Amino acid sequence: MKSKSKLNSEFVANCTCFNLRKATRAITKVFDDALKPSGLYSTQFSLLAAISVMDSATISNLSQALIMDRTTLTRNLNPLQENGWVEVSPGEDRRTKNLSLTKSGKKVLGKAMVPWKQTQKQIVESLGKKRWEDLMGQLTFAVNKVNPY
Amino acid sequence: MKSKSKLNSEFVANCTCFNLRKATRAITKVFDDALKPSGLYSTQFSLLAAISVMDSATISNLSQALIMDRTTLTRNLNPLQENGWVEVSPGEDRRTKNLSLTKSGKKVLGKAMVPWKQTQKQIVESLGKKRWEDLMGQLTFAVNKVNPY
DNA sequence: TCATAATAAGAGTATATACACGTAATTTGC
DNA sequence: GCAAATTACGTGTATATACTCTTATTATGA
Repeated sequence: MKSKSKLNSEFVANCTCFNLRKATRAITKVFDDALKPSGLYSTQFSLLAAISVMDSATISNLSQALIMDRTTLTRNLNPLQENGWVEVSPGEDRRTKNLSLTKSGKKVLGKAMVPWKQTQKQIVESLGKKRWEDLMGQLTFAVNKVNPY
Repeated sequence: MKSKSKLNSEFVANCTCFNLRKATRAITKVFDDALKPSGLYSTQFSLLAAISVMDSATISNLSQALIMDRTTLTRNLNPLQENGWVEVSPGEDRRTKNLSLTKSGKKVLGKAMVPWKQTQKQIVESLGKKRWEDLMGQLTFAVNKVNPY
């Protein structure tokens, strides 16, 4: 049988948070599956890519850019360091630390870019370019509305 | 100083997965803050609300409706059971388990509905009704595109 | 200068998420 | 009727997320 169960009641069906989290689970799975051969999770791919384009990324810097709690970022960096993809060096200020990709980190990021591009393209086409652009715009709008930084 | 760092490079700025996750972090924080006095996380609120509107919710049933891995759902139910909000009873099939809210679960859900409504209203107004409706529609569209069920 | 405030970061704790693997119960097909 | 496939669920393990509390360093101001 296994009918497609629908959730009614406004508290579930209309909840902005629930719908965002649900879509995030679904989309993350698509990217995770595609990136699997590269050895990266989609979250790790984004983190490596963010470090690679930031000039002088510190923990706080990066956490603000990602709208991610600073302690979350620290925790997420652990497996990347253990895999030798990210290097942590002392910053100018003795309180800060500079993050950068190692040669190995650049390599794995480069490898993962291939399936990333495929997946991204597939999703944009699947939604339709206009709908995808609208979605991105609305996400950005929402983030800017609720994020104080 | 703390300049608003922007992330360029298509792999970050355009990534569907990254943008969804970022927005989810931001919005989840808004709901979590609002629901804090109720003692529920927004995820737990959604889960309790989902159980309350499903008739005969089993683990697999619910996990499909939420597009959440079955084992994730099992894990997420643990704190709800420990708090005495969710009751697990044997299903008709001896393999299945029925989930339902306890009296205490209904009470805490009811209490949390007040700040939920406020926050939801605030976010809809903040985005504008049309933009919010578009966003929800696109999330649903995307989920239906990538989700096999 | 020196006490205080602000900033940068880590550790403890707890929840959220899902994959791989394993077990029990039911269904299917011969 | 019974072996094999399917279904429902749990555990081990690992990553993602963020709050609270704490430490070290830098900046401020009287």
